[in-house]
Amino acid sequence: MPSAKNTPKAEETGRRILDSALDLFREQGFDATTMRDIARKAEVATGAAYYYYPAKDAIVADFYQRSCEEMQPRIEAALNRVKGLEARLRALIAVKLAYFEPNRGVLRSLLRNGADPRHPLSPFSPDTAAIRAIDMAWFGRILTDCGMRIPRDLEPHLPGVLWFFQMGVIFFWVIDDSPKQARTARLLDLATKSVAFLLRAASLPLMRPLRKTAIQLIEIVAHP
Amino acid sequence: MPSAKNTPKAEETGRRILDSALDLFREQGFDATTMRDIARKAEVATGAAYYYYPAKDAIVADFYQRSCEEMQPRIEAALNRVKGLEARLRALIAVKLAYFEPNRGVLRSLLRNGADPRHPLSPFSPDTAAIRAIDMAWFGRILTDCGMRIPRDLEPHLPGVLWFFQMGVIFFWVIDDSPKQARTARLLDLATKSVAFLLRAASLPLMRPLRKTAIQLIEIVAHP
DNA sequence: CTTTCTTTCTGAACACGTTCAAAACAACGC
DNA sequence: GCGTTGTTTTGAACGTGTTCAGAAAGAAAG
Repeated sequence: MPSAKNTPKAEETGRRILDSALDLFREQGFDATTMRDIARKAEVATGAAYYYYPAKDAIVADFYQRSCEEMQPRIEAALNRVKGLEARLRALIAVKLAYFEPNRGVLRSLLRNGADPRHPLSPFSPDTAAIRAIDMAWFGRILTDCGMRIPRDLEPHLPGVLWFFQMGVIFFWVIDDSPKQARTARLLDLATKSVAFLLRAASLPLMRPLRKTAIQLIEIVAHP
Repeated sequence: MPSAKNTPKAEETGRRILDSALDLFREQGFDATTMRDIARKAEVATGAAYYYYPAKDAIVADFYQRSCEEMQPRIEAALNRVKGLEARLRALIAVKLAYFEPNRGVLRSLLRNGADPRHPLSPFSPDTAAIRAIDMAWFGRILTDCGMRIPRDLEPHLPGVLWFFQMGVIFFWVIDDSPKQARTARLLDLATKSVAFLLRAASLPLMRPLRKTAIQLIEIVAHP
């Protein structure tokens, strides 16, 4: 965030640096883009970029932040357009993929550090907790709105589980090199179907022991 | 691999570089360890390390390679010591965790690039295909030896699925900061139980449609 | 206008991974 | 011994992300 840089001139410089960076990330990827490239394109000295962003990673972090904000209305719209748990799940994730589509190259930086929950850019890190919370809230809303009977014991874990599921799809999409990411499309379709099915099955009395085990697993993995 | 460096002197230098590197990785982590540190500790010039290893990553790759080889007899022994699918699954994974225990710090470099199947160090990359194949073969052996009825359609996918499962446990273990990695221990226990249960359930006629869907998902994710 | 203080910007410098031309060494034929 | 050929080792140099002392540009006060 070009933040606490309050004068209009500074605001403009910050924007120019961010835009230059994202342009270059898109064109040639995160790794191939040099801080010197970014500065040159933004017509400032190398060090200036560091006045606005404490590190190269921070530019991507800012991109995440802004993406999250910009996507809110689109998600809202998509959920209004569509009913039912399965369709909404798919719609929500589809909105994200569509939004990120032009920046798939930028997201590849996720692969570099995404698995390390200590790294600032990881979707599991404390640094991204705010974004994560906003995202999870949507899954919570989908669940309460869908009118489906959800077992009491499972309910509090579900937003997190669905968020994690979504994260998996996004990871796969970033990696997916099939034409037009066709494999991701198929995965998204079948996987949301399966999730909806499992959720329906979860409240059957017969499933109680299985559900209890699943909850234990979730608690082991999710608990701090 | 200090390879094709054939004279005894060269062999010795290569070893010294590898050992110095692993010592330092253990002590202060992969990132905090400098190639210059490694060279200094091995009492060679900076460039010498690059005569034996094309990159810093390659040292870790060699470590993987050697680890894999060294673990073969231990795995064999563990599987002879124990019967039944569940116990053997747990035993196999436990052998790996025990073996890697002194080098948890080294494995943290997995987090940095493990999720990117193009990165040489990723367990999903072409570079690690040989190790992966060896590992998967063990799971195949466990499956055929356990005498359990495995559905024909599912069978060819299972070694890969179990290997992926194992990879998940290892990832979790690397991240796990609970005392003595107690959470991983609980996860391993409960998760292997669950896997064994699911595998037993998978051949019930009632489960056929669910199994077919699962196989489709597996094929989407696993296919080149 | 001059002085002082803050914000914005500069470019040289640092440590890192990596490369490379050339030095040192070893092995062999003479 | 000497020269030739191939292996091993060196250390300076490059490009990277990042830091930092201070220059430049504004803004506020006298």
